[in-house]
Amino acid sequence: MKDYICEEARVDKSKLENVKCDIETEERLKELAETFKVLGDLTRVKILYGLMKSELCVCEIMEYTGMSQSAVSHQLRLLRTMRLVKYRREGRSIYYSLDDEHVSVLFNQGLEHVEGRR
Amino acid sequence: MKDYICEEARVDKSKLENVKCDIETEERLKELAETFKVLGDLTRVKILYGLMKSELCVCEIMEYTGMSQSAVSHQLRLLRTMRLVKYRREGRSIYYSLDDEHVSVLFNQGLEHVEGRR
DNA sequence: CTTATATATGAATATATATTCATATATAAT
DNA sequence: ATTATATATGAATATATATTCATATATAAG
Repeated sequence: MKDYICEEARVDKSKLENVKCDIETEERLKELAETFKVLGDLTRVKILYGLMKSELCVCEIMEYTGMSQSAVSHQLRLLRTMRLVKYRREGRSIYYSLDDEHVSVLFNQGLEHVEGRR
Repeated sequence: MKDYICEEARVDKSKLENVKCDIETEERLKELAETFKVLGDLTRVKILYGLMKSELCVCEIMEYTGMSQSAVSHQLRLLRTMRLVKYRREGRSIYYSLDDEHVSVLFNQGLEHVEGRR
């Protein structure tokens, strides 16, 4: 056992110095990870995929995803919090849609990556 | 209480029909969610960010992230499994790097999204 | 104003995930 | 061969997360 760090890193300290990121970058990476985390769930991905095609009210999302009302609402709250979706009220229903086209760009970029590995 | 579905969805069945995705798409969305999930963790994001700048061996990643050897190894395994990183052996050390440029494109796209919300 | 519909939310539970700890493997040095 | 170094991995634990259940809120209808 050893109290790390390996020879390579010991020698080439400047390399690590160069890689290290400042507080501000750290903060951005944190937000980035949070965004990806929200995208990293099948039900939420399905919801977003549906919303890319059309604005949908909550019960339509329930029907589409096959999830319970409560589960859908909880997930939508997460998506709202991360500003991935926005909503408007119409009578008793609340209609959700993608917050901006940035979202679909990111989404499609992800799909391309997945496809690219075949 | 009611045994959903709301009036809107009841009337506009064709809309939902159009949104619904086939088995194949469902499968791709599953992979997409898995990919995003792997990206959705600060320590992994940090690792990838470091690798965008330079190839790094495990102990350099330990030093850079401040995580234990075991924790780093476990996370690297995940990144390997998702084909986000590749590695090569050099003596006792194993050097990790991004698997392809697709990864950094996706990564940077994510960063842009995060920035875009200010 | 009472009732039904559509959605939201807090608490509890079940499940997934990250980290630690102990140990294994693989290379290098002596 | 033996020992040290670098990394990997299984099991256990701690923590986060998704879903359910019960209930709250908000609009609409009667």
